Amino acid sequence: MSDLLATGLSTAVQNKIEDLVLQGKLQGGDKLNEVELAELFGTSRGPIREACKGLVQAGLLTAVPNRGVFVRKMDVREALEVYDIRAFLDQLIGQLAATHGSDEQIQELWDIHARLDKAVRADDFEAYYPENLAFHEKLLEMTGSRRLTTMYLSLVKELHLFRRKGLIQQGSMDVSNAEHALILEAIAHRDPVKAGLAMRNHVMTAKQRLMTAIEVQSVSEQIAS
Amino acid sequence: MSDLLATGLSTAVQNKIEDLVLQGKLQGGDKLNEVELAELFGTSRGPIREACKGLVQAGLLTAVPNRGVFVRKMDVREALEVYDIRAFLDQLIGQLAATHGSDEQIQELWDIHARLDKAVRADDFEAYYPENLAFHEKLLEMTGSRRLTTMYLSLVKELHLFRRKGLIQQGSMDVSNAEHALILEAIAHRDPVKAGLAMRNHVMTAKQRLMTAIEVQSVSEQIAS
DNA sequence: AATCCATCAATTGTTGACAATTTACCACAA
DNA sequence: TTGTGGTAAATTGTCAACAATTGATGGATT
Repeated sequence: MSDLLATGLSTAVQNKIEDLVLQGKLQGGDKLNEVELAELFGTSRGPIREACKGLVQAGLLTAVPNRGVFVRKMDVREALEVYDIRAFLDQLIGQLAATHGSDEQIQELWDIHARLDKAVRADDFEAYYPENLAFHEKLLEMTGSRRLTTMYLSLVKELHLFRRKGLIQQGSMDVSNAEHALILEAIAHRDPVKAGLAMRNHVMTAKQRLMTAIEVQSVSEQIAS
Repeated sequence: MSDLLATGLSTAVQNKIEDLVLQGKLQGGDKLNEVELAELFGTSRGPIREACKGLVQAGLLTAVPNRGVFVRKMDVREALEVYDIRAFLDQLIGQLAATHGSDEQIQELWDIHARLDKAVRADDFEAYYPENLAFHEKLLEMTGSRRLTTMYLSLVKELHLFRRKGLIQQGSMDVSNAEHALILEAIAHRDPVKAGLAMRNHVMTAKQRLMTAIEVQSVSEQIAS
């Protein structure tokens, strides 16, 4: 347990369980057994229950009285709902980043963008993925709003619940990074409105990709039946 | 305990403690004693700890390892930060309400607005306050987005942490309800953009009122010293 | 008087045990 | 075969006791 002393045992356990959910090792609808988890982490049930309570509040688990806690099931409708909110928050993030970001931070964005571009040309998704995360985390940092950051990250985590089999979309890196360029230019020009719209557009196209992917999957399932 | 069977003991306790915080009976920085709360609610410390874990995750309490949990202290900077996010979310709420709200719901908004207007003319804040809540809750309902609703309510709860002594602003009911009228008209005309901007403006003026109130308080404190 | 240090009380962290409820299993009857 | 009831196992909910840490008290020393 990494942060045992820093935040206590129950929080460490909470992060561990969260990882299990986010990595998909615990999938939507799965039941969490308290004694199983307890002996897995080498603790008693007390801290496990506290950890679960936190994850329920975070929206990653759902609790049913006298029956236990389950990994939250997210259907298509909810996922799109969350995407809409996320798109809107991203717009705000773009605006704030363009307003409050320092010149150094903007330079760091350019650096990340260069590495992203390199990954695109090499068609290397493994390299693209972490840099893409870094790009968006840097933008969050530039907003200067701690509350906005936690709220946004919470939404992103929730969206991980919607990772269905066969819906991993690792194409369209080129389009994605072209959008990054538009965002970056707007921020560099200190144009909050433009930056916000570019951010919003960036998420909405991702949502569109997801929707068509779902459509394709749904159709192919229909053919199979 | 009202919802004991529905959601379990720890959740009931969590709501009780949340009420204590929201009503200001527990103020920012106050320490929560587990045994005290346990005998207050007639339970053992287990459910108390679980409840606190949930409230920490919700952002109403902060936990310090080996020292306990405290009511979260929110400074001016954080409060304004939250106001900005809330204003933005309200814009989204306005857009969605104008798009997805039913004609019946719009009629209910008119009804609430009429009662608000009556309270304004009678200068009756006690009557205005609950109807104002109802107005905004109806708008939330009209969005059709459960996630947006919980997220928004969570922010509103957080803002309660910033209730300082002498900052209760119960004036400006007339301006506030005039803004309600603008929102309502835009929604009735099914104009999402206009409705969103009216909502955003509604919160921003509230933020402005808060800022000037803080300024006044700060100045008067300086005089007193 | 101020500072340090030892000791003890108070509080949090964790655990194992017990109660209550749900789930699984199996015999039995229709 | 299907459905039903009942009993036992498994699991969650709650509690009280113990361990570990922190905070307070009071005297000794400078």
